[in-house]
Amino acid sequence: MRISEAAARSGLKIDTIRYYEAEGLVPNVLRSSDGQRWFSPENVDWPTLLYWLRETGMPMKVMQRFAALYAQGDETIPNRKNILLDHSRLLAKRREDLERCNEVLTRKLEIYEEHLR
Amino acid sequence: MRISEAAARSGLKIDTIRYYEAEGLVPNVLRSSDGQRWFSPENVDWPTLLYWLRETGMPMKVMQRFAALYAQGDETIPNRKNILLDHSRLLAKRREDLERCNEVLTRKLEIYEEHLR
DNA sequence: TCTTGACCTCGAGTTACTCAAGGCGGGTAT
DNA sequence: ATACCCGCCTTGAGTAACTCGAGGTCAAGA
Repeated sequence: MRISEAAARSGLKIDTIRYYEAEGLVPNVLRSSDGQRWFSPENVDWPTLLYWLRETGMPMKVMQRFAALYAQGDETIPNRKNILLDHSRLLAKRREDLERCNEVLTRKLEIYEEHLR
Repeated sequence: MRISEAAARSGLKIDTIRYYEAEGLVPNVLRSSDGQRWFSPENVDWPTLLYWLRETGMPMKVMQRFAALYAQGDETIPNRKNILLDHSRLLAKRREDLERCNEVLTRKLEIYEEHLR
């Protein structure tokens, strides 16, 4: 598929996919004779994963390490697994943050309600 | 209290507090005779709120609007309330995102497990 | 008196995009 | 056949939100 469809499916913008590719985050992107990128279906799973990792706060450098490991083949799976497990711990922390922020907001809103009465 | 304590209590870094003040996000910061900032206890609640709003993804511009309303006094409370309610909807969206990312990670980790077996 | 520590300002650097300018090539309308 | 549009391409500049380093002030302790 073309880059526009890859963008639509992954959630990333076209520009962001190109940027990620330039930074080494998207390996194995084929090109047609006139230089246009071509994404195989399996190839579009990757931007989708990147989308979610970014959306939940994984830094570029970690994504780069992850992509580099991926490019090295299956024997790097234990390493990649660890990166994902680390990230899932970050997710837990973020969930707690949302919880706490919600408490702060709720308290603030209560104070506002009192002022409005 | 001094800026270092305000930083420790709010969660923001010293540099970030100064930056936020320059951008109009922290009103009413007093200065001592030699130019050092002085935060009253009520005054430190504000950076703390900013910390949580930022940490959960509120853009600077919205924070600026929020701070400007705050500086205008109590009659802007309904407006401020709406901003916080909007943000709390964003929080809900983020919670869903974390959930979805977790699913993606879990599926990926399962695939890794299969490969390792 | 000298030094240490916490503060100050200003300006440059960083991260992760995001967008605009200018150009190519393929398909469709005249 | 030519004109035009569309989606792609690259490069380089711009933006958001910090983050850091250099260089300077001032008060208090050894």
